Amino acid sequence: MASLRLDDQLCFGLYAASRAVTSLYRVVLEDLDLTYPQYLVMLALWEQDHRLVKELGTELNLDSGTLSPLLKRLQTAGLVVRNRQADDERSVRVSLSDAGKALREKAKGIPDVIGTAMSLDDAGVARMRAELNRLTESVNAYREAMAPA
Amino acid sequence: MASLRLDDQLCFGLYAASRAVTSLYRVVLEDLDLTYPQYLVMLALWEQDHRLVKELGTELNLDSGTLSPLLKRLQTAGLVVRNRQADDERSVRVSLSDAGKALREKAKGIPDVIGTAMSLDDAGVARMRAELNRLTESVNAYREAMAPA
DNA sequence: CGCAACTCAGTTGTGCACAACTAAATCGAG
DNA sequence: CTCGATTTAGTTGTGCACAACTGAGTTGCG
Repeated sequence: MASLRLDDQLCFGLYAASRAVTSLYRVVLEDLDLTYPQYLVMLALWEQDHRLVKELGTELNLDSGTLSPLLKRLQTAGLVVRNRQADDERSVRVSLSDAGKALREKAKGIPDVIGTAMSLDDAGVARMRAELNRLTESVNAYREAMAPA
Repeated sequence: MASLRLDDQLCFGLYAASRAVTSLYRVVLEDLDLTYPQYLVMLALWEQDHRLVKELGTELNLDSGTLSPLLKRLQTAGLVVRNRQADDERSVRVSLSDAGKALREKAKGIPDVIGTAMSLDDAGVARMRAELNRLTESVNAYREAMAPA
């Protein structure tokens, strides 16, 4: 029987940790003129270019309400281009521009900086990642059972 | 040497977990007409009433840019009242209204719902909380060393 | 074939999160 | 005592997140 007082120490811890990490990224990404969500999109595109908006949304768990304006900003910044698909005019394919591809070089050092800041060894990272993924799965399953989409 | 590909699986996992939990709270808090950050403020006030805005900000790690409009909404909803301090006109004390106190009853079941959804035993909760706190500390310390306030 | 159901991207509106700033009140060194 | 530095809450502007909706395009059932 969790109390109103203690309950949130885990949820709040998660919320605090997430904001702390985002805030570190803010400093680190200042150089690249990217926000953290924009960086996530760039990571996805560096890994595999020419993605549909839909695919990016599935991978990052973001809907078009978040992605559309974000992608518009990335396009304005000259990092990506968007093209309606000829074979399915509903879809839009997002591709890296030369500047977008080039930015990858500037991003190379970021993972190590973040890793150092977290001061976790590989095993710690792996364990935490596994626990967070399990938590996300469990919480999402519960929510979907509670409020069916 | 972390790669641009793998790096973010932990940071992204944190980001995804945090959004998943918030999204569960959205469903659970619908009944109380509260958002998750508003619920955190109410939790803080249920624990100790009559707090200064400054104190709430310290406890929740939120600045006045976030708290001021949030508290204004809570006041409009009739859950809190704000009063300038007589002895220090800069400060504002936030107090629960009767409706705000009464809402606590409706919130009583929430911790158990969230606990169940996370499907973690007490030891798991404690361990995760400790790890998240350590992570937050470490990341914040690193960021502050990098970009002194 | 025809059209209703669905899909996809985008828009609108609300509420955080946070940087940068303002204005008023208080403090403290000289 | 005075005036510059600091503290406190609030405002403004930007960018997520997300619900609800729109509109164009596609699909598939009868």
